[in-house]
Order: sequence, then structure tokens, then C-alpha cells
Amino acid sequence: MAVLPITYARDHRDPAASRGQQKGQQTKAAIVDAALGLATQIGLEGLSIGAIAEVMQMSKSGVFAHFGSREELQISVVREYHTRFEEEVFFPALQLPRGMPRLRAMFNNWMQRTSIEIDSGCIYISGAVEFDDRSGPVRDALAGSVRTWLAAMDRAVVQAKEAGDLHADADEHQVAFEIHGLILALHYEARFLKSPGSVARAHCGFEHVLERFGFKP
Amino acid sequence: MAVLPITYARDHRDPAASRGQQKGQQTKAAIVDAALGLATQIGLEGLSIGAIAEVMQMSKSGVFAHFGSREELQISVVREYHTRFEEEVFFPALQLPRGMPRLRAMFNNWMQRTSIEIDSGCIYISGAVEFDDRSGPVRDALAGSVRTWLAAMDRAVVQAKEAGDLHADADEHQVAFEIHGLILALHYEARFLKSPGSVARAHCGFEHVLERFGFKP
DNA sequence: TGCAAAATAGCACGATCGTTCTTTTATTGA
DNA sequence: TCAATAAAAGAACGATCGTGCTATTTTGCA
Repeated sequence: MAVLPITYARDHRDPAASRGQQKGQQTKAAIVDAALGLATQIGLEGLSIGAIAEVMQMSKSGVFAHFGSREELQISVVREYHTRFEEEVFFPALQLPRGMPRLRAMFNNWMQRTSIEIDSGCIYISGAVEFDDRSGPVRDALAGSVRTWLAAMDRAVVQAKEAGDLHADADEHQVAFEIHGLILALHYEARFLKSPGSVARAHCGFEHVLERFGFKP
Repeated sequence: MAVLPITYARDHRDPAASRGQQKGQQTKAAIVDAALGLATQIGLEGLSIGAIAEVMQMSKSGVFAHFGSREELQISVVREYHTRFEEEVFFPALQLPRGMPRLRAMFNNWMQRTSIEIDSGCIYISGAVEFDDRSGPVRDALAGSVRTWLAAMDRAVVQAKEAGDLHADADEHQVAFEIHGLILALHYEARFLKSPGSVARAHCGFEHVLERFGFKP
């Protein structure tokens, strides 16, 4: 089955899909929803057709028939996660003007989502560990999705430089790298170690990064 | 089976163990070594008795008998990783004087090990994802081991403050949090995304953290 | 060297996994 | 309403998993 390229586009819906909403499409969407809920807790590799079937009160083969393979199901879950991530984190930030307001919003939304995921888990993070030494379409979908988001962060940093909010010679990759680290540390220390105060530390770290790269409040 | 507390002590060997090195002890050590090699690639949860038996050219039950359960085997692997980590990262840094030299050495050794683990994987990172919403002795061993290391980082930061190398009012947890983030970002972007230049960015980020908290080179 | 004990092998179990095939049920369009 | 088609169920497959049991082999000590 062809894998659609993953990009950030305002309208990504397939018109044909929303017009002819057959029963099967609805069921498939419900399965993906349930599978995503499971995957955030036990990981993409932890997903099993049987467990999903139980949640959906369906037969294994009924679930299976919608995807044709477990891999295709995992890819569907990654795509769904991508969609929700951009709707929750990226699009709202686009409402704000370029430069520091938008960059701040992107980080805050990202951190807000990560905070919620202290309970539910983030498949961009768990998936990275599960697929970091594998190849195949699931890994490709996952890595493509993450790279898309990190590239959006890079652009936001560049725009902040253009707006004069950050030093002109600041390396946008370095800024994004350090911000990414803060999110990962938040997820690690809060979700795994159950350390209190991690959210505040991530927020504090973000301010340090901005100061370091030239932002004067 | 009782779980020994995990701490950093110079001599942690059980005298009885090294004296009476029966055949079984040697085999067990070899199994743990092989299991650790597997676990760094496919994770602690990916470990299977059968796969280890194949690597060891032994029977499944032969491997199993040394541990009594898969969980106990996983715990042995975590302990072995802990031992190697402290021997490779922590102890060498203790040779250097307290303050900035030791803090730098701890970060450099940590980063050096993480760089190697771009190929082999780090079970402190993969294990965190695998066990972050589980309970039980494996999670406890893993979390205890990580907390021990992070506490050692905290102490090194405090000593750097006492030596006058960092601002007296710098929060050691904040410093350790930001450093931890750099290591996690390095592992993520280098191992999963295969981004070039991640090592340099982590190094650069470390300098930023030091500058921010008062170090004048 | 011989014998008790430790170490390892062999085999089987129930469970779960993804997948295939066949059959039944539900939905859709004329 | 009825036939065509889509959706779901059911049963079975081979494989792998951890684990328990009973032999068999190997080891270490008197």
C-alpha cells in the first residue's frame, strides 16, 4: 500500500473520504483511535491485534481486515498521532505573529502536550526507542513525522532571528536541539522517575535558551 | 530473591563470589554479558530466553535455571549495566579534583558513552520508555540506578558551586536537568534521526549551560 | 577414583502472536 | 425489495514465548 508523504498542510483531508463515509471508514477510524490510546501507553510495538479487538469488542480478523497487516495499522496510528499533534501544537501557534510570540507558543504547546503525556506517553519518544535500530515503513513514517515537526521549529527560530528577537548569528539547529532536550528531559524525569518540578525546570530551561541566544525581555 | 540496594561504592564485590568461582558463576556471568549485548540493541523487554540460549549455544532451560525467571535475568542485566556505567563514566571522573574539572569529566565521559551507544543503544534510555508505566522489581532496579547517577551529577554541581566555579545560587537540579536533556537529545537525534553533528551540539549546549550558571573560562 | 551435588539438556504445557481462509452477517445502491 | 458488495466473524495454522518437570551430564571434593 502506498504511503502518503507526511507534511504540514492546512487542509490534508481527502475529499472522497469525508464524502462517502461508509460504515467501514467509521469503524476503521474508531479502531485507529483505540489503537492510538493503547499505543501511547504500551508503545507501538506493544500493540497487538487481539488487545485492540478486545477493546473494540470485535473479532481479531474483523480488526485485521481493515489494515491487512500489523505494520499498516501501526502506520495508521503514527499518522493519526501526527494529525493530532499538528492540530494541538502547531496550528494554534500559527495564529500568532512570527518571531518570539510564535516560537514561545510552539514551545508552550509542545510542553503542554508533553505534560499531559506524562500520564499517557508520547509515541514520538517511545517510538524513537522502539524503532531506532530497525528499518521499514513504520520507522520511516515515525521519523518523517518527527523531522517535519523539528523542521517547523527550525523555521520558527529563523523567523525569530529575522524579527530581531534572537541574535542573527544564532544557529537555529542548535537552538532547536537544546529545546528538544528540554522536552525529552521533562518526559524522562516526570514520566519515568516521577520527579516533581520537572515542568517548571523545562520552562526555566527554555528561558535560559532564549537569553543565551539573544532574547532581551 | 532479595534485590540488593544499588549504590555507588568503591568496592561492591561480594568476597564469597570471587573466591568460590564455580563453573555456574562463570556461565551466569557470560549469560548476563550476552544478554546485556542483546538488551542494548532490542531493549530489556525484547530479551527472550530463547534468543539468549541461541547466542550462548545452550538450551533454553539451561539459561533459565540460572535466574529462575525472566524478571530476575532482566534485573541482572540492569545491575551489570550499572556496574559498567560507573566504571566507565563515574569512577574515572573521581580521579579529578572536585569542581569544574570533575563536572566536565563526568559530562564528557557520559557523552562519550552515549556517542558509542548511538550504535549499541542505552538501556537507561530505552528502559525508561519500556518501564515508565509499569511497576515491579525491574523498573525499581532501573529507576534506582538512574537516580543514583543523577544524584552523583547533582553532587558534582554542588561541589562546583563550593569551588566557586558556578554561581552560589545556581540550582543544582536545574543544571543537572538541562545537562540530562542534552544527553537525551543527543541519543534521540543521533540514534533515531541519524542527524549528523549531534555530538558537537551536545558539547556546545554543555558550554552554554556552564556559562549561564556562572562559569568564566 | 568414586560419589554427591551442581549444571545443563530435553521435552511438554498453555498462552499469545500475526496471518490466512472460509463463512456469515450487514450495508448499500438500483 | 433484492441482488451485489462490503464488513465482520470464526476457526485454524505455525511460531514463539516463559516456565515446570524429569533426565542426563558435568563438576568438585573426600
